[in-house]
Amino acid sequence: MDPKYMQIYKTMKQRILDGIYKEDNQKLPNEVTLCQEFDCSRMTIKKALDLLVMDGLIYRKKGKGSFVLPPGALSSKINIQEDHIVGLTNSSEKNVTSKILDFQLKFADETIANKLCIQKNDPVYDIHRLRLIDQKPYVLERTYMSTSLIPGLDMDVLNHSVYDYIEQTLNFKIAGFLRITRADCSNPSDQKYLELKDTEPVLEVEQVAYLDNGTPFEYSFSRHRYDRFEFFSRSMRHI
Amino acid sequence: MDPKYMQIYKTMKQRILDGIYKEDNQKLPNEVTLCQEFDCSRMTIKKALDLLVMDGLIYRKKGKGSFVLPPGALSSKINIQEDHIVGLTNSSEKNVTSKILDFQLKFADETIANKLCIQKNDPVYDIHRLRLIDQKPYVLERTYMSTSLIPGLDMDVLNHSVYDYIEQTLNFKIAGFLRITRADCSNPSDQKYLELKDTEPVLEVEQVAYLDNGTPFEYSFSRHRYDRFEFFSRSMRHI
DNA sequence: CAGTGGTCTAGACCACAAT
DNA sequence: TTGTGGTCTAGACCACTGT
Repeated sequence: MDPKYMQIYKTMKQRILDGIYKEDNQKLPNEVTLCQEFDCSRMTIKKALDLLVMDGLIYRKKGKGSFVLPPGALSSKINIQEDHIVGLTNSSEKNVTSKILDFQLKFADETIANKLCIQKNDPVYDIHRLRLIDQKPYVLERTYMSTSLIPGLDMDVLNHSVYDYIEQTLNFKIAGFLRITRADCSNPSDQKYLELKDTEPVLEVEQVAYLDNGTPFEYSFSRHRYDRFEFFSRSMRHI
Repeated sequence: MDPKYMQIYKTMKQRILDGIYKEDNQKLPNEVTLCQEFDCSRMTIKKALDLLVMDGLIYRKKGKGSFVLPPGALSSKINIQEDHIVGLTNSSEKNVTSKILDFQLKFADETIANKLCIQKNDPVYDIHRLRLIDQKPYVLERTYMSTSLIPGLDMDVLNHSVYDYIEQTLNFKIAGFLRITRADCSNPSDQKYLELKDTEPVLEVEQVAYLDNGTPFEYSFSRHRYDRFEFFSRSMRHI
């Protein structure tokens, strides 16, 4: 059962997407009116509308009111929302398959140990996967995870979703990530697996993912085909 | 004068960065204690700590408490926080200069008109700038802005900061943006101005920027040197 | 002036965690 | 059971907008 502010947020979001508030120059009803409609206090309405502001769907002006913002552009490429946690397997894409190129254990070097908050030379999984969508190569992933934190990883898990294994089998919760995104020249391995020409680049995402107790559990590099992935983000200053 | 929750947020942020809460296993004082310290209600403390959660600096667990998260990695490259509004001129980088490659008026095509919410064939500025840091090329920008919304743009403004002109001279407020980030092959123009080899890629950012009244005022493409820019983002699920 | 959102309070009840 | 954060209320006062 969602809390009340979340229900109101979802209802309002759907209304905005349905274009309900187009009529009065994109203006939403004022807060007191919404309080009456949803039978709640102003604080609860504000919490719901603040979520819409964070989504970039509305903006609010003291003394004026709250207004729907024009929608952003769409794109035919795979679209990664910056604030999305889900792995590729759980994205809106269908037909995601994985090809495991390499799966072995190694001793953590300084960098990996540092990122995963473990000791140098502690054992880690070293996973090399190619992810395909509709049989076409999309991304080449190099992933390091601590074996003691994430026990029992095997080919079967890797062929499906590691994130599902962590959340459903190990019953951990994934809390978030830290990401660095950059462009890079493709190397021979990229060219081979992603079927790129040697002049074509990749979009690299370096990521540390955290569990809900704050422990980093994954350090990875994902090299995406430059022409099939883009990152999407919205951000609104408090106004 | 900042509101109380903002002052508390800033104070707590500084304390975290100073490592004040390292002692007790990264645990923050509980909310009631903080209420007493800052002489405020729990709602106000929560609002302040929620900002720290959004910054990815702390996480909070029902029944347990609030804890500082390990800090992210640093990098020697120019680091663009996903939720930053400021232009390059106002970033932490010093010695930012601009070289105006082209500055003219044109009729908005369908795409530009659509992004800027104006009519097709309305006049727009078409600005081509090379931005340098310490005399080294970093980014090539192609910017479109409506002449009626942003009047009086000239070479002098372009040589300094367009954002400063909009906020300080025109007295508008910049509210936020919508961004799409992707990798791309460099074209001859990129190679010439950014001093890239023809095999080297760029990091392209397509952006629509909005004023605080919801009006889009800028549509731009920024093509960054792949080896001097990276995007940084943190995201934490509500836990 | 009236209308609007922004902040803030002092409490209440709940759900979850550890003991 | 105790301690913790999550939600929610019913009101208050303030600052900003437009008439």
